[in-house]
Amino acid sequence: MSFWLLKSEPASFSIDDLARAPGRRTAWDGVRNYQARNMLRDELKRGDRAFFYHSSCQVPGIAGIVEVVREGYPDATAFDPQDHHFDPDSDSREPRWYTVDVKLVREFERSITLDELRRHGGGRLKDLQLLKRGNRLSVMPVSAKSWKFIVSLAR
DNA sequence: GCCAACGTTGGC
DNA sequence: GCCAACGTTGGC
Repeated sequence: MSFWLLKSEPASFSIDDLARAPGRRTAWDGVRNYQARNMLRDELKRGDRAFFYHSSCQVPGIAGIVEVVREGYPDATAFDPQDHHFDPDSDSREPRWYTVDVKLVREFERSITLDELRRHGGGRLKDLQLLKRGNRLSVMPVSAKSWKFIVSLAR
């Protein structure tokens, strides 16, 4: 099993939105970055776990945990002209963008803030990509060590 | 709203 | 293939 971190802007989709979704489940669609696409398409496997990260908001941080329940498949929002993530250059016969389905496993009572994560950036979370300079990926791997440590912060 | 750090695009 | 211009991300 592998671990990941998925970013979302709570203004567009928050962990509370996921908690209210049918089956507490959603397609993680709208990702339009090739590196992130490759991970969604090829690397996230059923049963993998991911942190749900709230970005571009008042208090950025990890809000909870989700599980991959369906592996990479074409992202239908790319073909929908009404959708905000519509990509006119994509072709349904040769899909460019992919998504996975995730379900909510756990919503932290309080999110683990970016600030708090940074306090461990020189130590236990040295390998956390989220803390690296210039990181902008919305899908990124998390090492088992970092995963365990971050989960321990949530208690 | 600002701006640093990226990624993408397109002319050459 | 280079690189300037432009768009986006995301913390502040």
